[in-house]
Amino acid sequence: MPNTKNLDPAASVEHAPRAAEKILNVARDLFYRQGIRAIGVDEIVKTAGVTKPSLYRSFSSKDDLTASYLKQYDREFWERFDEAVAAHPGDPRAQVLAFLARVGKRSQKASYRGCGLTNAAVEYPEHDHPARIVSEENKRELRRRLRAMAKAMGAAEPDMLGDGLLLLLEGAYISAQLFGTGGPARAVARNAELLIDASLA
Amino acid sequence: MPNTKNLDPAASVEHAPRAAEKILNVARDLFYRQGIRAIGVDEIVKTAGVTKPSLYRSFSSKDDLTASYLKQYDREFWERFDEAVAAHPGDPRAQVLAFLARVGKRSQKASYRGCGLTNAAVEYPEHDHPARIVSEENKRELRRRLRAMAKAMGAAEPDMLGDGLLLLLEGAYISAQLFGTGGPARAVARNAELLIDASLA
DNA sequence: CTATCATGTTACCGATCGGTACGTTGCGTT
DNA sequence: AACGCAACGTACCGATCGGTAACATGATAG
Repeated sequence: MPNTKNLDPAASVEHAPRAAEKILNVARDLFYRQGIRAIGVDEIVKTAGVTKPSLYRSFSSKDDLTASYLKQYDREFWERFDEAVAAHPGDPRAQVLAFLARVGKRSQKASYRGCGLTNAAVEYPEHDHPARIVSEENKRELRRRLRAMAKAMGAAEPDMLGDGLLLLLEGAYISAQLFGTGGPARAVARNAELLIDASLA
Repeated sequence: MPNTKNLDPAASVEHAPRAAEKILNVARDLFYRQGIRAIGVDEIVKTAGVTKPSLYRSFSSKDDLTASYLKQYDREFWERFDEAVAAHPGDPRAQVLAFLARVGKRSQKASYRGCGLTNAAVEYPEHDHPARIVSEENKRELRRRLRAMAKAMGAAEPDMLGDGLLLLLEGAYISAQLFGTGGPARAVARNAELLIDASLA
């Protein structure tokens, strides 16, 4: 429920609250770049050019807004993932490598700060926190898919390879923000290639 | 400067403020388990059984206390790293694998929440923040050493392998807290083994 | 024209944030 | 015994936290 107050979704599509959209866009940007705990609701509404009650009419709490941001991030993540998959039909090795190459490329941009879902999980260790629930679900599914793709590649130990690819990916996310341009994240696709080929033998 | 108020280190070793030690121990525990931004100074002093002025007599600010915590974490990190190195003299491959195996093992404990330095860098994106400075320095040195070890192994592309090992390690840190027991972090040493051997060919 | 209702605004809440002024206590020195 | 001084505690600061009550506005439907 990104918007728990919308009782009639069909009607609200037409003239959806302009404020809610602006708020979510601003929150998305600030949360990603500076961290969720670091950003207060005052800064969000100020940047969005709206006021606090506008925020709390569309989102029941800051946690709800946070979860909405992460759910949007989750959707866009799978769009990017599925793009890489669709680009290489029937070739899971190329699919994974295409996705990792794209992450490696994005990781070299100065504005890149890794995966918003991963970062949120670091910020919120409590397992029942709305933000963490979204993140964990995304990562569970990602693990499932990577393992399935490793199996489709014909790996000797598909779960081992799938987990290895996940480790490389998460490592790239984190290294990107630790090292910035020129960091190890650049090497993620090449290392994945080596690991995959070593796992197929 | 973990303790900016200590003007005479030699003398303060003997009868250092009892409160400062308790505070640092408590901060270390709370910061690691719950995150730095999530913990207020009030909670630290309350848990430590002291009062706020005692904290601010030994640490000039919360950021200073945070940096002290991370510097201690950094020291203990290199102790663990050097233990693995010392266990396999002249065998960089075994050194790396021993360290990663240990991380993989620790990652299965419920209380494990990855690397405190990595987590701090996620919490503090600003490059001039005291916490981030300590973290970035640690990671730069770690990258340098892993690349040197990859070179000593005789890797065809030592920087590539060193970065790959760093990606696996950071991925293990993050995956440990994302998935907990049974997560992909368990597979870090085995995947590193495959990657190393593939890089030596 | 007017009643309706979602959206927007002003002004405020108690709680907690990091941080401090100032008085008290306890111990070693002479 | 009286001093000196470092370490400790009480009580407080302004700022900001997430969140809300009450009112204004503006488009739409009858």
